[in-house]
Amino acid sequence: MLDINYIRLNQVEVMNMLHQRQLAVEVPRLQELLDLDKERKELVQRSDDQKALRNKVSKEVADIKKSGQGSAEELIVRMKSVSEEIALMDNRLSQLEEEMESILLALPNKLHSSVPAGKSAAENEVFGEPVTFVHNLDFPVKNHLELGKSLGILDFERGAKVSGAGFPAYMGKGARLERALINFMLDMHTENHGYTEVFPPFFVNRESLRGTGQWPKFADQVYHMQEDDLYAIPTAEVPVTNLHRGEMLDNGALPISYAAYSACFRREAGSYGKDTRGFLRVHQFNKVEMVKFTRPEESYEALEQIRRNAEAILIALKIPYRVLLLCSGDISANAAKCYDIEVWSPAEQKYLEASSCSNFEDYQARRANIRFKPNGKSKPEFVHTLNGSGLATSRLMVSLLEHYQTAEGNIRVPEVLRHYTRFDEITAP
RNA sequence: GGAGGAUUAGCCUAAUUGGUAAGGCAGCAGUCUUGAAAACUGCCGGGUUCACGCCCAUGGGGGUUCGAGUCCCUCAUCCUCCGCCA
Repeated sequence: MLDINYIRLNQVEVMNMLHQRQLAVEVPRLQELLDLDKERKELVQRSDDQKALRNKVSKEVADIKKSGQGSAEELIVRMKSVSEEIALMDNRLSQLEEEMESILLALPNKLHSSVPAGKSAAENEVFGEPVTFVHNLDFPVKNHLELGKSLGILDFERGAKVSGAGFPAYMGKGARLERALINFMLDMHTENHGYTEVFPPFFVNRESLRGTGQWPKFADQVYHMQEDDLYAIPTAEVPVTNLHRGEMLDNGALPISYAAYSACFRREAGSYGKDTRGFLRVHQFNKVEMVKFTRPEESYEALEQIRRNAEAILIALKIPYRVLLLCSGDISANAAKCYDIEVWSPAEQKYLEASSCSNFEDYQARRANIRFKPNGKSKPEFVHTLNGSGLATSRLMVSLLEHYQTAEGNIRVPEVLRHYTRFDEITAP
């Protein structure tokens, strides 16, 4: 959420930002917001004046009653009508504030100056050089579906029977490999990168979704448990960031870094037909997420850290990847700056998104009211929040299986995972 | 699911039969000091104002009242107990 004072003072910047994000349709809403803001300010002033009067006269009533001298009847009658007037104005005020909030919640974040201008994903910039590793795939490669089926480690059909399409079951050594990946990533982040491990709740309330910005924008992409009004998390970002919702963080404790495993649930409504085979798009997948809370001046260095921490996983696994700096037309509404990390799929012959690393600046912190007291100041400020996948296992698994397949159709386990799998190879049963 | 108790600012704690939130700690700035501590002064929830000030804020939301931390309803969370269940 943007600060209404910021919007009022920087209307041109906000309008430019909307155009850069290809969201020109929101511009009329911006004007609507400013009109509401103006009406609200005037009404607050009038309501406050009447409240001041009521407070003053109520004190006089108290004095009269205490001293027992004279009658307060007339004052009480007058204040009764003043109170009714105040109630009318305050009703209109809460109406105005509700309308303003619904616009504010839908407005996207500012863009960082380093975000390239662009209309769509086609204009994202490749950041640095693609990183490659030698895998001798000098034979016809199988895709992850064929490998998963022939080795008996992935069962999409039975997963579909149990739940529906997009709910894969991992079997035998496939299940162990998945668990190994998760453990390896968590250990790396906690032992080498300084993150504190969190095992978060998988269902959250609406306040939490609103705090991180999934509500109201992506409400239709989240599974909802109606009976208890809970939502299945689309990413650990939601519960982990909201751990500190409404809190005043200790300045000395910043920056705070959390790494969390969670299952992630996404309805993926409306996205059928595109990249839907196998693991390319699923309703449930596993992910290790990194979340940071920082002082504002430290957040962009923290973003680079998160990106490097995610890359470190791929380097250790020797999986080829590239980093994209998302352009203004493709970056998500909540983020001020975002890197995507994509792994190479030899079977698909294309890159697949496996991580997204974002700086939200104070956009989420303002929604979720997460503050701290800076050194040398007594007034609280909003922290900056960041997160990055480190990483999502589904597409990582696609690339891993495909890169580590042998001519015989077996899978060699990457060196760094053998400690976790306690087997070196997956062979057909 | 049922019964009782609790929730006041970053933390801790007050507030007559309803009369308009008082303190303490921590933190920050300053005075003093060679430096620090101590002591002293100011700041120390949000909004608005050049400022004085004014308004809001006692877990959330309603209600009664001229006036609600206080009375009523409701929801949430925590604690204790009962019931049910893994």
